[in-house]
Amino acid sequence: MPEGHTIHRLARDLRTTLGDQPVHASSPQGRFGAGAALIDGERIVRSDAWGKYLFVAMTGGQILHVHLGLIGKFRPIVAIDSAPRNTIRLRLANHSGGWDLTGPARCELVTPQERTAIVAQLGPDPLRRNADVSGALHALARSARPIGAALLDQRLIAGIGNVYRAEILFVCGIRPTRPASSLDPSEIDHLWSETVRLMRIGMRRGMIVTTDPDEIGRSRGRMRSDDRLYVYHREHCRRCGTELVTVELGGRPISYCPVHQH
DNA sequence: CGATTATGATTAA
DNA sequence: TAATCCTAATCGC
Repeated sequence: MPEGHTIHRLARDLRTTLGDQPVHASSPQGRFGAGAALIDGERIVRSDAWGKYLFVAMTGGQILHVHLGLIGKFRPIVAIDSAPRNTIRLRLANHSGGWDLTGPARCELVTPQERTAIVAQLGPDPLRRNADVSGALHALARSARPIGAALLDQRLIAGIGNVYRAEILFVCGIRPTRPASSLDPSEIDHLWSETVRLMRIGMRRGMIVTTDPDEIGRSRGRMRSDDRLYVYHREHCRRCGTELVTVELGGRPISYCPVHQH
């Protein structure tokens, strides 16, 4: 689940479902018990994301910082009667809604200064308004690293993960193995604009969908999982059926189509 | 029922 | 680069 679109969506959903009412915070698992006690009964004053980092500011001045990592999840509480699992690090709930957090890489309370320090390590976020991109794109254009590795570097651009990097490079027709510095300025611009476009779609839909409906023919009915992506976790190109090439970049696998990406 | 895997990132070596 | 952390669904036996 967790690339930038998930976290932005979550920031909004926490705010809208818990509203302005006091929130009961607890840690059924116990590992965040002390922190939960410090925000228990407070209200959300702001909830936003920077890349994959979530910040929920509470009355009282505490800021809840959550990073889901690879396996973390925030799930809406559906069954009221079910006993909390012993893996729930944090439960946030009031009369209008509730959420259970499991498996986060980070769940902690930070000060405004600490939030600033975290964000200072991150590049521009394609999903934030007025993202200041010129510095990051210039750094990209100078980097000798493979573009596929550079796109995972959160210090350059914050929020892209393993699915989006593969799909964005496909949509832009760029081989992930090319040095970033070999991209011409129009390719860099295209990369950014497609990143913004595709991640906005992901945030709105709550899932990553990069395929063009006209091309795939999925205008009606329920989305089939096979229709959502062009290359990620596939054996064959969704556009032409050619066998994909899989390489490791930035320590993680990425597949590309040798026909459509150069 | 154990092993494997996953849209991530930090730390150690 | 490799090891490590965190959870749960899925898959093979």
